[in-house]
Amino acid sequence: MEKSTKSKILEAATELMAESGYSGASMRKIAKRVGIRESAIYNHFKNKEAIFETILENLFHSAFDEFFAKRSVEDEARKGKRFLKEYVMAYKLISFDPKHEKFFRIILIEMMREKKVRELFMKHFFDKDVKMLAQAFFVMMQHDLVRSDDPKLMAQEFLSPLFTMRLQVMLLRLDGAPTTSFSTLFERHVDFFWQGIAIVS
Amino acid sequence: MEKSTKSKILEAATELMAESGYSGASMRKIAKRVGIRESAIYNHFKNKEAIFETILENLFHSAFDEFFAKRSVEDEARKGKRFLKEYVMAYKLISFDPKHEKFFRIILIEMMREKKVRELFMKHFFDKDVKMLAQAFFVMMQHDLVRSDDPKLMAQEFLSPLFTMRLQVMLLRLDGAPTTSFSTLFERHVDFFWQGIAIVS
DNA sequence: GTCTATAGAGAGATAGAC
DNA sequence: GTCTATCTCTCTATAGAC
Repeated sequence: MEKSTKSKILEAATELMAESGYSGASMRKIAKRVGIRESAIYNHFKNKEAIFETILENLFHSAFDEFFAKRSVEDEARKGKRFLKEYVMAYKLISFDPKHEKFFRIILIEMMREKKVRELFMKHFFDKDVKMLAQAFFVMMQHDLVRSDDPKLMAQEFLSPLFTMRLQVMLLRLDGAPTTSFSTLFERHVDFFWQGIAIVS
Repeated sequence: MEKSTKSKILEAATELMAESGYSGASMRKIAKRVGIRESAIYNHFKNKEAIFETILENLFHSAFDEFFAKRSVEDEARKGKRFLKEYVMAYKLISFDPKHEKFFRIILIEMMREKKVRELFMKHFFDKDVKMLAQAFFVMMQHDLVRSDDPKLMAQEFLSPLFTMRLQVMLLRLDGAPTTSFSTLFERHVDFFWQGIAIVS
């Protein structure tokens, strides 16, 4: 089965937008990359905006969510530090995955332009994970694995370094710079954080 | 003393770029806001890029740096938690300051477009502060105020939540959304973090 | 130092033949 | 469903009069 022209357009548009944003991905360039004329694009999408909308819709269907959807946070959280290690490992994989990196870039570029993208950003890079992590920390507190505190605050504190690492990794890779030092940093984050919250009995 | 046309151009360009980036700030719009013709701009700047360069140069002359340049990190760090409180207070002020917010936005929008801006971003939003904070934590470790660990790691862990808060504040304010909950979050961050690293004797 | 006028490039989009 | 041709708009930048 050949790739449809429609999916080729989406693929080309995604790449171009990840390189230089919505305005940088002109219909001319998209058409050229696919190997058709600009006018032919309009047989598949109403206009440029429609292409972008479709990309956004597909953006968050993969991920992460699946990884944790399968599991019960209630059960997993009882593993304490091991749970955090697994979570961070998944986060790290996504940070270094080329496809997710493209999406991350598009979101970052376009969130300054469109409110809708800003909301997606907040939801998928903060709120969603904070909520899940807060739940996990709550369970850990109940089982006296970690010290008692506001679970949501703890979740934000745990997530923030991961986000800034991901951001820095993405920026360095834009320039083809090495990111090896970040590889161990993800793990060291868990160790550091755990030492600050663990109850040693 | 009247504002020079040149400085008016810079001011207009800064505002427009903070709203919609380099490409969104057209020479037409800049000229219109200043109250002159586009061609007149070229009497003051070689081209559009030169306007942007000038803005970037001025970006980091104010700030923060001044606040801490006056002080000796060596001495200040001995205050332990009080030092962190003061640092975060300064960080918070900047996060809510309209002028710094404009700069922050421009940097965020344009760092995806230009390597030079990416480097400025890394330097001024991470490296510079991490370096200073690492120095401070090192002093605190020497004085047995905080537990022994890698000072640089500790600095990154301390700074990351501040950065993500600043980012979220900026995004919310773009939409005119309330940011009151973040006001206390800055202080709560210090309390939380301190509890994780402090040596109680 | 500002203006008018205009060049020249690139963008998004449509009409109509095949 | 793709093509050629073309419209219209916006952009950066320059030439030359005042």
